[in-house]
Amino acid sequence: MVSKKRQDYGFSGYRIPVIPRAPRSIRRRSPRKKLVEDSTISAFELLAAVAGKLLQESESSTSSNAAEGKVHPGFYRDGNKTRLPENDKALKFKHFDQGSCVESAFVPEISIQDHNNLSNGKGLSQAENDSLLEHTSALASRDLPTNVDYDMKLEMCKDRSSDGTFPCKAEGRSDDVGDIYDPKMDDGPEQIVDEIEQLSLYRDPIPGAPLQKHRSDVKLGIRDDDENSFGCNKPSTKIRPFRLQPCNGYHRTRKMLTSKYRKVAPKFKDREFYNSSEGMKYFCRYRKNICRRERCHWAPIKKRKLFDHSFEVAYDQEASSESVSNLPEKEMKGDKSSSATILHKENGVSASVKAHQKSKDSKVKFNIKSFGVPELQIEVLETATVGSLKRMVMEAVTAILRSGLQVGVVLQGKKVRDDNRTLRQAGISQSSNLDTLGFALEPSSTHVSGPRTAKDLPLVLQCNADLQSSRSPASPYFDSCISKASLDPRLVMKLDNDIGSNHELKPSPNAPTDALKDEALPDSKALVPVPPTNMEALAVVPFNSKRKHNELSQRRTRRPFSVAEVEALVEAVEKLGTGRWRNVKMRAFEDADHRTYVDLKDKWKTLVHTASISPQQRRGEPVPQDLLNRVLAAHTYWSQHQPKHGKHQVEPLQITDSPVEMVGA
DNA sequence: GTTAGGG
DNA sequence: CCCTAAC
Repeated sequence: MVSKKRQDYGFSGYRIPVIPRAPRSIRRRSPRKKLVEDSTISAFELLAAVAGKLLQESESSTSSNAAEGKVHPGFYRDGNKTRLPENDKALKFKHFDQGSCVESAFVPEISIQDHNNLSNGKGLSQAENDSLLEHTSALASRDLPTNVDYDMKLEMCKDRSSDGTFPCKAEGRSDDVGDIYDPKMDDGPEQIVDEIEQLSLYRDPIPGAPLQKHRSDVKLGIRDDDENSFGCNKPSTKIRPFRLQPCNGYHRTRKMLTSKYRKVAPKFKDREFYNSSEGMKYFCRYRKNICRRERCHWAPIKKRKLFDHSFEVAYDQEASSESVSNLPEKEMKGDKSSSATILHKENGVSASVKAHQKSKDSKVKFNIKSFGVPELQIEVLETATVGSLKRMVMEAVTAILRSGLQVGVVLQGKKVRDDNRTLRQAGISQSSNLDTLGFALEPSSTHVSGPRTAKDLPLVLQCNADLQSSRSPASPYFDSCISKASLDPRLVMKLDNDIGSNHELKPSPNAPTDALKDEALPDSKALVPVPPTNMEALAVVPFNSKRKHNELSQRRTRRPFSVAEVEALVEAVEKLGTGRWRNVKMRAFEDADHRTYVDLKDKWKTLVHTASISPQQRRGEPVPQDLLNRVLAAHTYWSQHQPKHGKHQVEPLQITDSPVEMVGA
């Protein structure tokens, strides 16, 4: 029999071998490949976000901050530039791509302190440090210069030939690339920057390329000519070990962030950015398919499907236009150069823009120093875990990016909406005052829609949080709780425990789960216990409110069978036999939506196996031996009586004299 | 859509 | 728990 799939390949003459359905199989079997491929938003945007953050940090910081470790020493600090040695010139990023090049070495600031704050002083674990390290390095080593969706040329305002200073050149660094991978080298941002520079060595196809002196002075000719540019231009495999380095922190982060996220936002490209709040610096890792925007259109957000009960995003397209003019004067101040910097917020998007007029012709050059990401409004209970908070932020960011971004132009506080006008017509010309020109990344209105009104905050998300799961070994979230006060005020996360509509947890007064006693719950105002209705209540399962997000859902969370469930299963199988799993399901697990008949079949399989091994070899929650005995007995019985085919079922195995009343039977 | 079995 | 083949 030739399957449909086979016929649909469209190859004439030759039929490729039967390949499992690509989306699911590939997802599982080639996770790393997927890591490389997921992409939607340009690296430029992320770069811009990071750079913007750096800019903000540097502009607001003084040299005194260095002692506090809050700012990369010398990074973006004019007064503390270190001259880059000659032989380090080649270490700069230089990514040539069909004539265009990208030079960049932006690195997000990593504030260990802030992370410590978030974790109640527990500090970053080694794994987290590793993760950060990799994020940072990965950012520099591959994410930024590649796969940019814009054909955009950004001329930085500074004279790049005037000096060769490199603001963050660490001294006495090692040339040993292997150091990069040493997780112990968590020497802070400076070290990381240094590492980035080293990494860049292996990316530079032109060793003698002119030195880029300052990160903010880079000339960006970003093009997406080659969507495989990363792979093609990676001249050395030395990057690869780093990239693929199995990193506990990395995997942990991925586990935490991406099990769902990987599919919620499957199109995000590798990128890092973090929310620019005082209270937290947050890195995210995005991976996406390497594809151009022109080819791979962003999947329109299907809000209900994407976020289901657990996640909502709404954008305000209107309310923020005037915010540009309401900015504090401080933010409107220009910098010392001939150009001006405007930090404005629009639709929750900040952009620090430099525009200047250098050329003599009619061209206008823009120095877009950075973009920000839309502001996040998140509310979270104090009893929520840091892990859940991170996840919520992650999802918020994911939603923003996935929803699509567009560039907005603001001139003198007004949005320039007419795309057809010329720059001159719009008042953007060399002779005009570009000090009031701003760019903004803003949510693409065509993609984001929802029941929310324009009264909403720029970005509001409501998430369910896995409160209990913070204590569950099955959930990789952090335990530490943080105080709301430690969060940036702009981060207001709503944590709706939509238990009422969530069938995942139905606490039973008879068999209350440990999860219900978790300390996280008392403050959960939205938590309304639901009387138990079925076997599900007896199962101690992680409360995973995000189990079914969308069609792209990741593998289901593991939900070990409780003893009660096992008993119900055994009972049903005793009566119905093996091979009638649908009936078993209907009989004993009718209301347990999370248990499919395949699950029951699988569980039976494992039960039989468990019963046949020695108790020392068994793992997980111990199943009472008598239950296992019944399993074996039923298994033996039904293997002999073969109930599967005959319509007339064999006399059910009668081991139990008084059958327990089965729910939903 | 179900069932069976490998992974 | 996932995936697939075979019904």
